[in-house]
Parts: sequence; structure tokens; C-alpha cells
Amino acid sequence: MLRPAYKSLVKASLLQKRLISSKGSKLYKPSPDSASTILLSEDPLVAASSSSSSATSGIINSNDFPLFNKNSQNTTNTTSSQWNNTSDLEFDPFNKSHASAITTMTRTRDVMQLWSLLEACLQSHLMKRAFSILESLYMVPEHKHRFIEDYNMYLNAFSKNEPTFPILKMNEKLTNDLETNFKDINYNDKTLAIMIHHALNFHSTTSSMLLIPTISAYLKMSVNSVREILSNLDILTVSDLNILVNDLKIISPSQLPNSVKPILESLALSSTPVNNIPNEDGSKKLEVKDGSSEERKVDVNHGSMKTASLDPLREVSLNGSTEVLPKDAEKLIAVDTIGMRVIRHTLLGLSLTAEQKEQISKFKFDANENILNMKPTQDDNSDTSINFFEIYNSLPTLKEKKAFESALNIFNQDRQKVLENRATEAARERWKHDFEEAKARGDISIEKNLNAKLWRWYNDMLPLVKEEIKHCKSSLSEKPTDKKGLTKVEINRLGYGPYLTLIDPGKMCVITILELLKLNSTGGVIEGMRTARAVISVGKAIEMEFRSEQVLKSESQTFRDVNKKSPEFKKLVQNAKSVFRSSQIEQSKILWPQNIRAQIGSVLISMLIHVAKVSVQGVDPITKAKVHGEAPAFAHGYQYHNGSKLGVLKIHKTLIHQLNGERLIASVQPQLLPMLVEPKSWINWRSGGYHYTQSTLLRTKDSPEQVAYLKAASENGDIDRVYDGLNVLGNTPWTVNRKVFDVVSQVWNKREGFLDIPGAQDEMVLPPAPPRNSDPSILRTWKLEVKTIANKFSSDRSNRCDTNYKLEIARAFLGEKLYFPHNLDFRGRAYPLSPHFNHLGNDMSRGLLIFWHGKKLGPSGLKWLKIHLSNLFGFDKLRLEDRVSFTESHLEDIKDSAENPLTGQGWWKTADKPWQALATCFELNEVMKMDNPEDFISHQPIHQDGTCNGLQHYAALGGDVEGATQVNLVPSDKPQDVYAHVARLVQKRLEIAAEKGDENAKILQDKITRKVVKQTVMTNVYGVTYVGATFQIAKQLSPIFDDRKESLDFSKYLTKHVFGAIRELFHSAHLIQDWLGESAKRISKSIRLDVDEKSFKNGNKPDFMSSVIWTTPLGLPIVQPYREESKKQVETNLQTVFISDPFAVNPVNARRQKAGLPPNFIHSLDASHMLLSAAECGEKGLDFASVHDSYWTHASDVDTMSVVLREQFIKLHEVDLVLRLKEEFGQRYKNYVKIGKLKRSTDLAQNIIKIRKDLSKKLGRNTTLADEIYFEKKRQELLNSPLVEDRNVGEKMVTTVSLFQDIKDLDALELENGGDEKSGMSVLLPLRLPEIPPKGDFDVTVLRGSQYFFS
Amino acid sequence: MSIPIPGIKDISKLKFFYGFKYLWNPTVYDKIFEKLDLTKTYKHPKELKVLDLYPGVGVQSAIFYNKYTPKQYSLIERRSSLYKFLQANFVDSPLQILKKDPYDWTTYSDLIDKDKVFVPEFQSPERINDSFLTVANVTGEGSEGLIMQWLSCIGNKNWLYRFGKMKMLLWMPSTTARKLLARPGAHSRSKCSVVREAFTETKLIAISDADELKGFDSKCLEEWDPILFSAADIWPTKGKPIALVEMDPADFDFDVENWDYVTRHLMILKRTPLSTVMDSLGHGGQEYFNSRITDKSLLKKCPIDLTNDEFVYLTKLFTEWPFKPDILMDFVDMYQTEHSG
DNA sequence: CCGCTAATTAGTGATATAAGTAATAGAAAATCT
DNA sequence: CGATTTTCTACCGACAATATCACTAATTAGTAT
Repeated sequence: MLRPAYKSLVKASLLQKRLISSKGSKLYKPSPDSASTILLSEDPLVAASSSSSSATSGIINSNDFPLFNKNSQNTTNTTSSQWNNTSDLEFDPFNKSHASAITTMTRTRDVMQLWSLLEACLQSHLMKRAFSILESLYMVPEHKHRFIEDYNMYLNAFSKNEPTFPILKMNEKLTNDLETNFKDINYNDKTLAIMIHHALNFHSTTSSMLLIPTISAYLKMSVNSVREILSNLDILTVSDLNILVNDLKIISPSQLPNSVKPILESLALSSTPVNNIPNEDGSKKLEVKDGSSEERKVDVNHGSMKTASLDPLREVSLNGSTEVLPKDAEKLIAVDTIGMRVIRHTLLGLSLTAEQKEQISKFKFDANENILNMKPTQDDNSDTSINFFEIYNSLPTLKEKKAFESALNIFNQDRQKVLENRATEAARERWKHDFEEAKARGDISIEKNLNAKLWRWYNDMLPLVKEEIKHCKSSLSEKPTDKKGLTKVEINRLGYGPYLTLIDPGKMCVITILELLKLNSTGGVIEGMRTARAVISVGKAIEMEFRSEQVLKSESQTFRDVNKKSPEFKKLVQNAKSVFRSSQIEQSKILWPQNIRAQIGSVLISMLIHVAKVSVQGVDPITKAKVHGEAPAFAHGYQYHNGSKLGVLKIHKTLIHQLNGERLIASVQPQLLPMLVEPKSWINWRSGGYHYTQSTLLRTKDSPEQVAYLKAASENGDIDRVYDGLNVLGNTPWTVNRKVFDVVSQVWNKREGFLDIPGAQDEMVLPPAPPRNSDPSILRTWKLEVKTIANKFSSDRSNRCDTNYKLEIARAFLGEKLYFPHNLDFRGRAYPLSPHFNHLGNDMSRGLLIFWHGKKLGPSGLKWLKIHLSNLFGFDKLRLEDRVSFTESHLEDIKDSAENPLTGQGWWKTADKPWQALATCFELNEVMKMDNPEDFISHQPIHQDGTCNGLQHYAALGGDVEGATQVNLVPSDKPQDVYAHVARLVQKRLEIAAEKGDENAKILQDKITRKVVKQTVMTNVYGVTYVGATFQIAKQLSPIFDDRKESLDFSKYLTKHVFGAIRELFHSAHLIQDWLGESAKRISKSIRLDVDEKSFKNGNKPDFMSSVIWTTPLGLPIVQPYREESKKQVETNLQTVFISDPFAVNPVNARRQKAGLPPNFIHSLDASHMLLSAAECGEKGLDFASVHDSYWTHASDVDTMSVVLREQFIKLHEVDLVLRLKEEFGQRYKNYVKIGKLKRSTDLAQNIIKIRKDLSKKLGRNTTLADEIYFEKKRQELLNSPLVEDRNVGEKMVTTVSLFQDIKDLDALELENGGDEKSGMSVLLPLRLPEIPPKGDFDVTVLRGSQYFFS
Repeated sequence: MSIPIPGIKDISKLKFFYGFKYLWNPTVYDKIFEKLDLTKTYKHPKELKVLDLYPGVGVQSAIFYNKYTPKQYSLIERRSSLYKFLQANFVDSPLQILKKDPYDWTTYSDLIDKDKVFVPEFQSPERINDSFLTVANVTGEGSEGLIMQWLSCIGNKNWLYRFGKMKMLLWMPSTTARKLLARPGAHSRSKCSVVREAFTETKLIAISDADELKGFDSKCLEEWDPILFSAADIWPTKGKPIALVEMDPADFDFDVENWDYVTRHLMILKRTPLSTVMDSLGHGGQEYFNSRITDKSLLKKCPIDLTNDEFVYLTKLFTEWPFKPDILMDFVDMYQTEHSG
């Protein structure tokens, strides 16, 4: 283990040397005879950790270990060396921290470019070009230790490309490559796997006699273990392994990777071997020591698969369903569906009504035929769709339900696969179908039918794309050297070309068309979209398609010979496949750079612009005659906004009108729809959620730092509990509430405004313009008016579009069982991955969703259902009994609402959250019909919301009794209403002020309601400023005062009082807020010692680079990503696009770091609380969902959940989290320094001056703070050196910073910013954090008894 | 009776100029007025009414008054330090000092229509109005927009331009002057140069930095022969150079709304030949204009090379386009306020 | 074949754009003298 | 180092200004030895 570490140290020191000499650093460079030579010792051990370019060790240092990890409190030395051993100079473009990244970023960019080139060349079988790319990659020094992977990729492609290449020749080539071309590179186990695969597959060219010794030799050559070789499932197919284990018996099954072991075991039992290789007798099983540890257990699809094993499928025989093996992976997909007769058979075996049975027998259980209800017909009850939910509900016994679910699951597994992979093709097929139908009816119908039109565009666009790809390929095959004489287009092509060749042109056309339709009316543009957004979206969609295609292809490849077997076997394969997929998704290392995405998008869009035409009508302004013609459907242009140009992609009006009346379900990115089966469990930071689409655990904001920390935590196993919680959220099955859907659908089709759904408007109606020569002020008023109308119009339209999407998705999932895969924002809060329609959406989305599973209300359930309704009406601050009686006093209204939602009194519409109220009314109405209401099977999620959850956490943190009481942490017979309380306090203040004769107070006195202060109290937790709060209050006050100016003045006055009242009431919370803010400020203004040269380029003014980082109680590392943003213009076909440069290393944005820490810290806590509760509820078998601080479960389970969430809250706050945070900060920012002021008169200051003078003499110039940092850095390195003599030298060293070591109360010496100018001087001070505010006596465990804590 | 001219000593006591700069050197003013030769336009200066916007320290106002003693000379200055300065320096003078904001449109409607403090005489647009002159100093870097708005008022014939062709003597940053006066093909040619060309007859009178001249068209400079003075003649001294421009409204006859749309959109891609740039005017623009433009050499030109006459020609074609876009205004809603309750 | 210089180009940074400071105004941080 | 000017303006999910020109660094071409 020491060897690589040492190596890297040498490299690091070399790198640093180069850095300093090449850039002409201002840093101190001692002459060789200077006394401080030792500081720049060439000793690698000294130089090592100092190097600003030593990759991960740069920022993820010893202190950065998550504190909640077991051994983290140990001596920093050991952890530090651990880091160096495991991650030294690791070259991974994602594993970059800001401070360290800069030197290698340019190289990273090059390597990424080379990778994609390589990938493209291999894909296009340009082996020679690929080889020369390999040679280039070999030249990148940081990349060498990863180089073998690229070589393997090449070798594998080579093997496929030259199937008849004899293994001996192959071996020769390998030897030659590694010994002459890439001398520094050693093969690894994957290389061996490729060789074995080659030997096996092309054994016709290898004599059988040779085969076994050859393979044995390769196995013996293993670098780590035989097991490691065999685990390369992307190389060795299942049939390869089968031969090795079952036929040749060269290896024992125990050495197989876990995921395929069962398959092979079952293959071994089967009588017919997959291959007919004779079993040679004398072949020994190779026994190789296997030191590798057990793989991390991967439990994918646990629930569904377990239940599936006891289903009746077992009894169904499947013989006779043999089909010809397809060679092509594409075709495999279609064949790879289960014999659907089996499912049908199973289903028909259940107790169903005759009608249901008929439905099922008619239904084609073919995933390709029935992806979802996406037919463009408006007919919801077409024969082809089945309401699975209804059938499921009608089944009488649990056992039958289970059986049904398991059969459905198998069907859905296939459908999910098709959904994620073939949706674009499905869309294309549909266009074609519609086109042909329309064609039969005549040309006019083609123009009228949107899909037919799209089919035309597709057909016109396809040849262009193909042509472009041809160009790309030819430019790929040319030597890259002869760039001369290339046009701009061609040069651009060199950039994006490699990527473009990777995807099927037809798919790209479909994706482009769909994306543009989807983006209609976004970005505040009236008839179109922003170009920047369009090009990037298309680029992203293409990339996503490529990803899933890759995963699918390699999956088919590996499992190609094992597709059709018995159902049990099928299940084994499905399991193995999902494990395989995880690893594949993980492996894809190339994320396309943003500029490439934009370029690809623009190329495709410009082609579409070129071909897509609509027929238009216009009036000739001269002859006034109607003119018909053809115009491009899309046009690229610009708009100005405040003098800034904005690229716009306009959609022709006729097309927009057509789109308004269409069902556009297909243009929702199919990869991101809700899932039909349980999401893949989260097992590491980039594997979980969708089956074929990669998503990351954390929504990072293009911040390599965040990724680096997350990755470290993930690999360390620190965040398993996070995964648990997230998996519970993902595994909650939902379905669409059909009753609510029907109501929404009716309303929608009327095209009128309803609740918060805006009505449909085809044309914008603007007031007539005043004459041009009117007074400028009149013209201005008119312009303003017009602008407001236009904005309203565009926001209404986009709102309606959004609602349309929600509805369409809901419609597609009617009667289906659906799941929402989740991931986290950077603070740890969970969000569904699927956009548009999910339970975090607006009231309508929530109203449309119910749990798939139903549970009997039981005794408490009914009560909670009633309470729920009351809450939805806004009466959530009443006693529970009163809420129940509220509902009971409206039974008639409920009945009317449920039975005549649109024609009746419409009581439900008066609720705060009408759609959810309606859903609840539907259930309650059914309940009332029952003889025994407790037997009612409820699907309605019941919410339990924290009252001002942020303040609850603050109160718990501060042990603040008063605050805790206000937010219901303390048991009470009735819930506290914070907002009302604050309003009362404000009122009191006003009364006092009014008595003193304050005019403002007199006027405002009686106008203070709960509503006026609510938003301000809420946002106060998020650190709203005085100005912001003023606006909020002004908005509330505006109906009272006519004059806006007046209203604002009053608001200003009132805000002061509201702030005062809040501060008074939640004093402790504010102290913590202030402490967090101050800490964040100091951290983001601190300097890391091994700071990069760049950040100190201007002598005494560094760029501050340290962001605030902490670890949540769940072990999730949180990095505040706020940095100064650097955006660059990127050239594309259409225009330049302004995007942030992912390779930039930017200083932190101290202001945002400061403003963000208090809310982010609290949110990280509430997220932890939620995930803990989710995991716990999951273990208790509850269905659980959440919207941050609102926890949802079945009515019958509310009591259980209540206990869980209280216990988890207590558990969370048992430790003093603030203290813990301070300790973590202390550790992490231990040796950081800040710039402060010191009294010149003190001894300390005089000593510093002396040191500076000495140094200045040596340098022959004035010293800078940078020089001081440099020496302190050296000192720290010496102190941390493994060599005793180094440490001794370090201890004797005196630097301006070391002087502070023995000083006790720095506070006395340091001048606050108010200090007088002459007596203070700027010095480097050690970073100190403010003292944490004292904790109060509140005992968090009392909330066990608080019934209104969450309610 | 002549009005005392504020000296640099008093002026330099003032610190805040809100980014505006003022020429204080009377000798330069003498040259300027000599060059302007205002009596040519204003045959009867005694009948002249002068509106002085942002007079600042009032040096120019005093000199002007002393030279021509017009019928009415009103200074509109709202910035309190400068207003106080003016009041202190012009006690008992015929100069009328009004504390109003020249930025605000209502200032003018109040002045003219409501309070009738300053009522210019309308004159038919056959010649320059010889009883009404506006003098303004809009040298603030951030106030360029105001000049542009005034320019568009010429096109609209509203604001002060409802009284006919009113001459304006306008101080502005030299960069603004360069933009406005740029001729076809010049680097700084932009939409506002076209606006100036379309609506006005404009001359550069004076400029505070000879170096700046290289940004102007040399032929024009020959004709204008502007007066050069130095940064030392300005207060505050620091900052960018300024220029004085004489701006007379001109005759024009075209559909301003369409013309505005065409120029605005074409000038975005000002280096793209017309043969391809027309698409940015709307769906199928290229095809339409390529078929309509008969002079193929025009198609090879870029928007930056076009004269206003050519823009007017393109506008004509545009208005005749059956499929021209029906929304000519830019509506981009960048800040949709988030709803919360 | 190598070294040198001229010439070209690729890359970066600066500036202008439109034209009522978006509905608004006072504190805090950054910059300059 | 204090005054002045600039920069904000509640968190997260979230989603973005662009054309052109001047200038510089880097690469290539060219030519002569």
C-alpha cells in the first residue's frame, strides 16, 4: 500500500515545481543559501501535501471526514494518511474540489474530449484512429493510472471487430501494445476478461486443446483475484461463464459474482448445455486465493421479487415458446418480453367479474403495444386499457391481491423497460400511423393532423441528420492534424461530431421535435421559447437517450443467450440484470459537457427549423386578399429585455393553436415519467431510481465539490440510512384518483378558468394604442399596461400547459400502479425525480393522487380522515375534537360535494386546498354509506404537518422553553397558533406606541391579522431581510390603503414591529440564527493554508475559496455551493449561448454563504428527521410519503406514524446539534486563517512586525500576506511530516501565525472593524468561531406527549 | 446688466455631480457660441424662450443669457446641491430656476400645460422653431437612456417636439455622441445611429478629448470641424470625455412602428448579410425578402452598412408582407413573481 | 533537419444592446483615495 | 485607512443575454541556412 502513495508524492512535488517556475509566482522563492532552504526541501514527503494540485487531498483533507462517522475523532494523522493512500492523485473529473481542481481542469477537459472521441471511433469501428487517440491519452500524466480502462475499451472493441483474429495473435498484439506503445501500463483483470472472452467466443479459431491452457494462463495472471476477472460482466457474458463453470469446469461456482451465481447454478442443472464444448476430462479447477471481500449486498427489487416467488406462475408451463435468437440488440427488446399468456392466465385465475375477465382476455399483454394510455384519442374508456387498480381493489382476499400484484409487477417490469427505452420509437410509430390514416383521407387531413405533420417533418429531417452524421464520421476518420482550410462549421463539427455519431439519427429527430413542442410557451416568451434553453434541453435529452441505449445494449449483450427459460429462471435473470444495470450506469464516466449539449441541440434544431413547415394564411396588406402559403414552423430570432438580447425560438401561431388542442403526452421526457415498478433501490450515490436512466442521489449545482464529498461519504458507507429513507419514499405505490380526475377532466375540457386553472385564450387582446404623439407619460402607461397583459397571457398559457402535462400524465396512469423515484437536493430534502406530476405539486396534483394500497380505517382512521378534511379547509389550529366536529357539521356539504362536484353547491371549492378536499369528500361520502364506517378501505393520504417546522427545530436546538411552547413542542390541550400569537404581540406593541401618540400606530392598530404577519413569520426562518418583509406586508396591506406609496410607508413601520415581535418571541432561535450566520461569514472569509496560488494573486487580497460544509446527523455531507458564477458564451449553430463554465474555479459568495447557512442547516435537519421517520415507517410496514415537513400515510396508520416521527425528532435532538456543528467546524477548518486587525501597540504585533522585517530583508521587497501564508503552510507540513526531524524543525519554526498559538484571549487583542485606523494593522489570525449561545432547559422528550406537535 | 458667471473656484467646492460633467471654461464657451452662430436661426433672440435642462452649475446658462438675453430662460434642476448653488449664484437674476426633475415627463406637462410657467410657441415644421430652444446636459453615464427617449420623441412628435422643429444643444458623453453620429459601415453604427439619421440633422460642435475624434467619421469631422477643449476645462475633471451636439429635427415619412421593428431586429446581427439575416424578422422572412428585393447588391450588404433610406425601403417591403408577425413588441417576462401564501 | 520569424488563428475580455431606472430605497459590503 | 459607490434584496425545487471587436497567446507556415 505504500508504494503508490510514495509515487504520487513524487509526482506532486514535480508538479508543484513546474507550477511555480512556469507561472512566475509572486510567492517567496528562497535562494539556495538562505536559511530557510529546508522549507522548500525537495524531499517528496515535505512537498507532497503542500501541492495545491494534489487532487483530492487538496480539499478533502483529514478534517473533512464526516464527523458522525465512527473513527473520525481519532488523530488526524492517521486519517490523513488513509486519504493519501486511497485517493492520491486520483484522476476523476467528478472528484474535484475547487481549490485543487484548477491545475488539472484543462487536462480534464482534454481527456473528456478524447474519451468521447475514443468512444465514437470505437463505435464507428475506426480502430486505427482509436489507437492514435489512445496514444494521446497515454500522454496525459495524471491519467496514466486510469489509462488501462481506456485500453480495455479499445481492446474489447478490437476483439468484437476482428472476430476471427486468433487468440494467439490477439495475445501478441496485447503484449506488443503494452510493452512497446504503452510501457508504463499494466494490464488489469478486465484485460484478462477480454482475452478470455475472445478465446471463448472465437474458439473455432482456437483449437480446443489450446483453449483450456490459454484460459488457465489468463486466470493465473490475475492481478487481484479470479473473482475479479469474472466479475466483469460487461465483457464476459453469461454463456461465457456457463462454459467456464459448467462445461470446461475451469473455475468453481464460488468464484462467480453473486448476481449471476443463481443463474449459472440453474443452468448447470438444466440438461441442455448452452454450448457444446466437450468436457475435457483432465481439466483441473483452478483454485486461486480470493482475498477480495464480499461485495456490497445489492438488494434490488426486493419486495416485488420475493412475493413473486410464491406466485402461481410456477405452475404454468412455458414450453414451446422458443423463438429465433435475434442478433441485434435493438430487436432483442421486442422479443425480451415475457410470455404474456402466462400473466393473462394468472389473472384469469383470480376471482373476477365476468366483465373483468373479458377485459383481460381481450387485453394484449404486450409491453410494446401497451406502454401506457397514450393514445391520442379522447376516449378514456377504450377497450385497450385496463383499470388495474379497480381489479386489484375488487379482489376479495389478501392472497389474491398479492398474486395479482406480482403478476402485474412482471408485466410492469417489461413495460417500464419499454417506457424508458422505446418511447421515442413509440412516438414515431404513432406519427406514422396517423400519417397513413390521414393520407388515406386526403391532403387536408394531413395538414390538420398534428401527428401526420410531425411524421412529415421527421421524414424531411432524417436525411439531413444522416448527412450530418456522415460528415461527422468522415471528419472523425481523418487525421486530426490537417485542420487547415476548414470552415467554421467544420471546426465546430470536430467538437460535437464524436457525440452525434453515437445515437441513432431517427431517435434524434424524434427527440428534437418532441422537446421543442414541450418547450412551447416557456421562459416568459409569448409564442416560443428561449433558444438557450431549447438547445440545452435537446442536447440533454439526446444524452439521456444515449445513456439508456448504452445500458440496454450492454445488458442484452451480456445476457444474450439466456433470454428464454422458465419463469423462475427469468426472475433470476431479471435480478441479475438489474444489478448489472446499476454497475453499468455507474461506469459511464463521460458526462457530456454543457457546451457540447448546446451544440448538438443547436445542430438538430437548426435542421428542424429548416424542414418543418406549416401552411399559413395571411392578408395581403395591399390587395387585402387572403393569401395562403407555407412558412417555417419554427423561427430563430431575438428579443430585448432591458437592453439585453435574448435568443428566442418562435413557434408559428398556427402550430401553437394546433398544439393547444392536442394531447402531448409523448413529449414528456419518457425516461422521467412516474415508474410502473418499484424504483431501483439507492445503493450508492449514482445508482438508484430509474432502471435505465442515470440519476444522482444529490441534485448538485454543477459543483465538483459537492460531488466529491458525496462520493466520499457514499463509498464510506456513511449514508446508508439516507438510502433507506429514500427507498421507502420510492417504494410507496400510488394510483390516480379516478373520481377527482373525472372532475378535473370535465373542467379542463370546458376551457374556462376554474380555481387556479386559467382559462384557455387563443389570442392576446391588447388595448388600442394611443396616438403616437400623445404625451410620453401616456404612451408609457399604455406600454406598461400592455406588458402586464402580455405577461399575464404568457404566464396563463404556460400555467395551462403545465396543467395539461399534469393531466396527461395522470390520464396515462389511470388505473395504473405508479411509483415516484426520489432524490435529494443539496441539503438532503427529498424530491420526486419525475417532473410535472407528483405529490409535491400543487393542490390539483395532490388531489389526483391516492395510495395504491388501501387500508381499513379502523377506529382512529375515521377520526383522522375527518381531521384531514378540516385541515384542508384551513382549520388546522383547532383542537382535534373541534376539527372532527367541523367535518361532522358539514356532512351534507360533503355529500353534495362528492355527488355533485360541479353541479352542486360546490362547498369543496371554498376549501384552502379544494382538490384535495374534494378527494377527501369522495372518501367520506363513501364512508357515510357504510354500515360500519371503520371497515371502509381508505386510500387517501392523511397529512401530519409540523407547525412551523423550522422554528420547531430552532426551539429544540436552543432548548428554548418559550419558543418550544409556541410551536407545540410542549404538550397542550389546544394547538398554539404562532401567527396569531405574533399578530397579538404586534397589536400590543402598536397599542403601546399609539398611547404614546404614534400616528402610524394609531392607524394600523386594529388591522393586524394573522394573515398579515404569516408570511413574514414563515420567511423569517429563511432569513428574510427588512426590505423583503416590507414588500410582503405591503402586499397584505394593499387592500386597506389605496395609495401604494402610503401602503409602503406603513408597511415599513409595521415591519419593524413585526420583526421586533418575532425576535422577542423566538429570541433563542435568533441567537442561533445569528451564530450560524456569523460562523458562515467567518468561514467563507477564511483562507486555507494550502491555498492555491491563484487565489492570492493580488498580494494582500485573496480570493476566498472555502465554502461552508457540514454533515447531517444522517451522515450526509452538505456543501453550500454558493460561489461567484462565471458564465461564458459558447458558440452554437444558431447563436452563442451563455452558460456557466463547469471547469471554472470560483471564489465563494460570502454573502450567500452567510444568508444560506441558517435555513440550509435547519433544512438539513428537517430532511434528516423526515428520512429517519420514513425509514422507520417503512420498517413498520407503513406507506409513507412526505412533502418536507408534511408527513403522509394512511388514516389508520396516522397514530403509528405520529409515534415514529416524535421518537425520531427526539432522537435527532438528543445530542446538542449546535455544539456538534461547532466541533465539526472546528475540526474541518482547524488550520484556516483569516485576515483581521491587531493593535499595533501590543507585543504580539511588534513581534509580527519584526518577523515581517526579517523576511522583507531576505526577499528584497515588502512582504505580503501571501508570503506569510506560505511559511505557515510550510510549518504545518513539517509538523505533519512522518519524519521526526522534520517535525522538530517545524516546531522550532516561528511564523506570523504561529505566534498566536499561545495567546489565550485573542478577542481582547483583535480589533473589531470599528478600531481606530492608525493603531491597527492587518494580520493573519487563526480562524475562530463565535461562542455558541447558551442552551435553555427545554427537554425535548416532553414532546412525546404533545398531540399538536405534528397534526 | 450681465449675470455673473460662476468661477471654477466656487464650482470645485461642489463634490457630487451625480456622474454629470460640466464645461466651466468661459473662453471655450465663447468659441462654441461663435461656432454655433445662433443668430442665424434665432433672428430675434429677444423673442426666444430657452429651456435649460440639468443646467448644473449654470455657467453655460449665464453665458448664454449674457450673449442673447432671451425672452425667457428657465433652468430645470432638481438635484438639491446644484439647485442651491444656482440659487446662490443667480440671486436677482432674470434666470428662472425651477426645482423640477427633467427626467420626469410630468415636469413638462406641469410647466407648459398646468402651471403655464414656460409656454413655447408652436411653429409649423417647415423650418426650425425660432422662438424656442432647449439646452441640456445629459453627461451622466447612466442617463444615456434619457437622450434616446428624447430622440424617439422627435419621431413621435410629442414632448417638446409638439411645438415644431425645436433645436437642441445637447451635452452628452462622447461615447454616446460617437454612437449617435456613426455613419453606415462605421464600427459603432447601431440602431440609435439610424434613429438619429432618420429623425434629425445633427452636428458635433465640441468635444473634450481630441483622442476621441478617431471614433468619428473623418469626412464628417471635416465638415463639422468641432471645437476641441481639454478635460481640464470640465468639472469634475476625472471621468470620461464629453461632447456637445447640435440637434435639429428633420423631415421623415415612414411607418415608425414597423420601421422600429425592422431596424431593431436587423441591427442585432449587424454583420450578417441581408440575404440571410432577414429570417430573424419572422417565419420565412428570408424567402420573402429575397424574392422582393430586386437590387441584388443590396442583399450582399449587412445591416451595419445600410443607410436609413435603405431601412425605410426594407420597412416598406416588410409592411407589405402578408405573413409578417403580428406582435412587433418584445415581451419577455423574466421575473415571474413567485406566489406564496 | 533544425531554428527562427512572420503570419495566422484561437481564445479571452470588453463593450454595446433598449430606452422610463421592472412594481421598490435603505442597509451592508466592496472599492477607492 | 474612512468615505463613497455598488450591490443586494428569504431558502429550496429551477431551468441560463448575445453580437461583435480588440487584444493576446499560441500555433503554424514559411523561408533561409
